[in-house]
Amino acid sequence: MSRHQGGLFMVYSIGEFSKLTSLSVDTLRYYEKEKLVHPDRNRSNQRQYTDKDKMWVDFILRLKETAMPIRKIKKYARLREEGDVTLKERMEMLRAHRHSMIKQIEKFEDNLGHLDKKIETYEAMIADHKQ
Amino acid sequence: MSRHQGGLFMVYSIGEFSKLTSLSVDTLRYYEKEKLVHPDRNRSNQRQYTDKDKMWVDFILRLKETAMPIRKIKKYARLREEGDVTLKERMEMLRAHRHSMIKQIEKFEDNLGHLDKKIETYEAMIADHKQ
DNA sequence: GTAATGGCTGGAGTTAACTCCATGTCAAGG
DNA sequence: CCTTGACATGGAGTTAACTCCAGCCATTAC
Repeated sequence: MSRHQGGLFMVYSIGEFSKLTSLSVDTLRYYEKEKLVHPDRNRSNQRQYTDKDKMWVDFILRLKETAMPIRKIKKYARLREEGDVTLKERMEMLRAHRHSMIKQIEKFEDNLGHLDKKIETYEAMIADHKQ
Repeated sequence: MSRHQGGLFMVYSIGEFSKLTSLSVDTLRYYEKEKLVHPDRNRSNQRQYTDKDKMWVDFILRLKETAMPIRKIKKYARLREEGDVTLKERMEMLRAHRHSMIKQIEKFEDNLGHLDKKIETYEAMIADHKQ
């Protein structure tokens, strides 16, 4: 059970955090092994996730959704651990990612256009078939 | 070497087709094993790809680029083999895919917005650090 | 005729990102 | 005290989509 329920410093067990993030406990442990997250442990050696972890995981998931491989997210996480000296480098990564996202959106839109044309062709073919 | 060079009925060996599509020969053979493409064979049992195959592969690559798994592309390919009776079903698939593409674009744009905010925050932090 | 080139097959190996499992610990409830 | 449930660890297994390899055949170049 989490301590300080509803208080300022929420702490979650891995099971609770799993529900909160919609990630399986196995995935959460995997992310820890990959050094993406670093939850504290309680006196029984159980993981304690915080609201900060929640925000960080949300960010990770956004990166994942936009096709950033774990390998790169890991690099970002490592820089983050190193503190403010890596601010510039991290921003460079974000800028680069922004650029690739825009490329991806463009590509999607292009493909959407082609798909729409194809669907129209299909509609015509089906109409022809009907009569 | 391809026959009818520059003519109406271009035929490509797997090596030529590999360059044409930017897919490795191994990938092309893999796609055949997965029944995505069905090139003819010449008397020496070598694959002969045509311009029609090129158009079909281009379409496959568009589907892949928009995150359709090979499994589904395979289903579409199978329907395609079955001829005009499956027109409607194929169009349903395309429509469904269209819908998921739009969802993906929206998600990307949402994430892009968040990323932009984050980048702004970083810029502010770096500016603070500088002085 | 021999060597180089490109293609063929079946099957093993790879990578990413999980997912599952056996075994063990710990705290709380009855 | 004993059971139950959540959690811990190390390591094996899974899936997708290739990628690589060994051993063999056919065509072309000298």
